Amino acid sequence: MKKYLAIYHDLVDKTKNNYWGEAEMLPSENSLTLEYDVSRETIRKALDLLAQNGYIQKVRGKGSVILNVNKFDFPVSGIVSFKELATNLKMPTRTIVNELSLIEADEKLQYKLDVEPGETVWKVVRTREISGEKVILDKDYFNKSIVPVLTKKACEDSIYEYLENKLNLKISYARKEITVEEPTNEDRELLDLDGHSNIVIIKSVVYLDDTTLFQYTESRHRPDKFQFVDFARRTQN
Amino acid sequence: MKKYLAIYHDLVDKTKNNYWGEAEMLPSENSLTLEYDVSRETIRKALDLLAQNGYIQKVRGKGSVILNVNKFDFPVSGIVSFKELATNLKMPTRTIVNELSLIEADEKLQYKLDVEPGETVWKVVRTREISGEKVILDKDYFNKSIVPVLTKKACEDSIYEYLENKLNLKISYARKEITVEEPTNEDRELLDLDGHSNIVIIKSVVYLDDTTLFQYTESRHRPDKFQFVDFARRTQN
DNA sequence: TTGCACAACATGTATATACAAGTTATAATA
DNA sequence: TATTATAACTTGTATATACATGTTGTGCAA
Repeated sequence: MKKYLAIYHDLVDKTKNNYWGEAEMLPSENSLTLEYDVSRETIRKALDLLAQNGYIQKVRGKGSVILNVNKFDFPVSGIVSFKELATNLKMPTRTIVNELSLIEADEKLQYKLDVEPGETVWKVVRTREISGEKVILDKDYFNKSIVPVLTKKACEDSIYEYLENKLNLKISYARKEITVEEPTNEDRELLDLDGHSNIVIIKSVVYLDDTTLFQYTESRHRPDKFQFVDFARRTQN
Repeated sequence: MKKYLAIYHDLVDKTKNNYWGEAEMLPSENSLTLEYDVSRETIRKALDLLAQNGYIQKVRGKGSVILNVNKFDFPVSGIVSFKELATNLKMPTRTIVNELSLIEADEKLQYKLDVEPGETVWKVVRTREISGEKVILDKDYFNKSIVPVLTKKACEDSIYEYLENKLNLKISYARKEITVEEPTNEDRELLDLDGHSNIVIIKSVVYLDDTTLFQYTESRHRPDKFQFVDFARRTQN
């Protein structure tokens, strides 16, 4: 339907598959205009997305340089689910659902999920196994007024897939915070800590399209298995 | 000069200073068109920047919702220099230049900075003190063919200010990687580790406007003083 | 041969227009 | 009264045009 998004995805695929070989240069905007039979502005919207996401660098007067994206990065950047992440990793992964329950929001959750005292929320605790080692502990909390039903099957498979495709929720943006803390007893119990005395915690607050808060997550990683990769652009002047 | 950037900065200031009070809603695009006396597309470019950087969320049919930005975050996100960061912190900070020298690139640096064997690069080692404690160790390496001269004064003040304003370099984007490792002897020597057995490392490769690589940096943080805050949007469908 | 001017081409900014599509309040209708 | 249509808003997509500005190679002139 949306032309600029279709073109964006097509160009992403082509850059990933080395379609332009070692040229390291995209065709000019005018060429692409002819190729896709759209206006130049539409091409520019697609190229802006490519630049935002680190696929290309636009150089004035010259053209768009293809940046060689590291394909085997561990992309915690953006909002990526473990399922999506696991497909990028070439290692065997497994998810264990430790808990799936409805609980009353305590004070911390009331604040984090912005719900009223006594309101019930979904609590999901999952252990992530990579190459046979339990190295990630995910604790998710969902606003029940937005996610009325949640099954163990969905938790084992992919909650995001369930939310987006079955419930038609439009997950839009998140605030993330990464810190390093001491492991709790729960961490020691559910993870193969292997003597490590620290744990990396990614706390995320996730919002829908219409700015409603619906999820709070703590993703707890064993430090030696943790890696965060980011592409950042300098602030506009 | 550039209208959409001027409008962007004006709107950022106004949202930060609660110009619209508790309304939590930006004026409509048409209102802003009249207010700034520009076309709607120009307004939309400014608003797209605000949305990208997490200041607003655009909701179709409704308008632009102002997201309350945490003003006291520790924003390692984006490409932010310690100088810029220190002004955000309300704590007293100090920079100690431990080393400023020209060295021959070893194998690792040849790879990271993409220089020839035997080429000389700038090496800068700086300790960052926050509230009297040495908690960050920054090791910077610059391509000498791009940065011919570097002074101790510039290192104590702000290298980025020097590079951007004096050398007119256009710093554009970076790839960052965050990991947790064991401290080295150098870390123990130059930092107040305070018994911590881990260190958080942010490795950055920084590029200019025209895609030339010019800097490799390792920013080494004491784990209890480390915090990374990020705003992320879900991938476009 | 060297250097300079210029044409050709690249991206960047700004505007105007048209229509699609989602939201909301109002007014007409059952 | 309750429901439904509608009008008047909102943002989203797509196009066309004009000119500014940076890059590169060609060819003329010294």
